[in-house]
Amino acid sequence: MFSKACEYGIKASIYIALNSYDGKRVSLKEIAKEINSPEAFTAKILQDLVRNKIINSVKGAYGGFEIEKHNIAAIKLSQIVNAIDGDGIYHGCGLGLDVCDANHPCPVHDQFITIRNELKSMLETTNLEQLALDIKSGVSFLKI
Amino acid sequence: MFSKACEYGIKASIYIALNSYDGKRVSLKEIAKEINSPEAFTAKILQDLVRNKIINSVKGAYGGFEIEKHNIAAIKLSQIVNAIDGDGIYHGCGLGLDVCDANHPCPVHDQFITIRNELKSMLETTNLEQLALDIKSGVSFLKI
DNA sequence: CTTAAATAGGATAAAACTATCCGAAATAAT
DNA sequence: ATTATTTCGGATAGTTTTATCCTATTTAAG
Repeated sequence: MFSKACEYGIKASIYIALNSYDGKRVSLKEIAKEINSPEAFTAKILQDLVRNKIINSVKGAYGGFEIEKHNIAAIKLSQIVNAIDGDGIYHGCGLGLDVCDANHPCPVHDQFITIRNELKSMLETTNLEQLALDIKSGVSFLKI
Repeated sequence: MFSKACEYGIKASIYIALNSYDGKRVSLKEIAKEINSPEAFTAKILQDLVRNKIINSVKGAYGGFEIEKHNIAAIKLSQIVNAIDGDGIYHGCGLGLDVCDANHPCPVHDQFITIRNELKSMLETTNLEQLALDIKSGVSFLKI
């Protein structure tokens, strides 16, 4: 469904949000360990998220990544997916046609529209706060 | 959502079904042209579908690909996807966790279960006959 | 029998994605 | 100032996916 990069990006964002609530800035090394991802590759993805202003970074000793507390609830899963995988998941045709719309549909157009709309609405209504709180309360997990 | 190979495989299967209704066997060259896919790559995918007994092939002059008429309505999209992309689309975790179930869910487990189940049921209830008839009646299109 | 037309299948190449390495720049603490 | 820590960014490598090429095999027609 999503690329590996996107999976890491979502998990990293959740872990950063989780710690930002406690005013704790987290390092790349800690993030990669806690979400079980390759460090250097995760660094690239975090840089991407920083450029897209979804997370903040602070260089140097005692630096790391953080998200401003008052932003956590406003960050939707859709923004993270969009920053990393682009918006193909919303617009692309299920069978790869260049043009695929109601006037010129691919064979599975209607079926896909339904599922894509649900996926889209799920991504747009799920925010980092919900996800981070579930981790905090032990309801869900970021690894193993 | 699906791999390129799977997109080509679905479109090719529809085109073959469409022609098998008229008792017409179609060649790789014709298929690739009509679904706008790279010929040699499409050949590999068709071989795969033949090995999975989803389509039949006949070698030699006047050979080509076909599907037995009485099978067309019984072939579900899910079989084609499964033959080409495997069943990861059903079982894998949305965030790539090795273990992700009700007892140990990833942060988006519940949200994904819902969407995946709809995708699954869509693939299992959509068959080649429906799709081929829509192409025949000009309701949907296989290219451009 | 020969030829032309097809699929089958192995080898290879190109592109995209995933992952690693290393030096540069920034920053806090000593 | 120096040092240790940390992100940034470019270069490179490995892996998977996508795509191509070429030869062998099969088959119908002439």
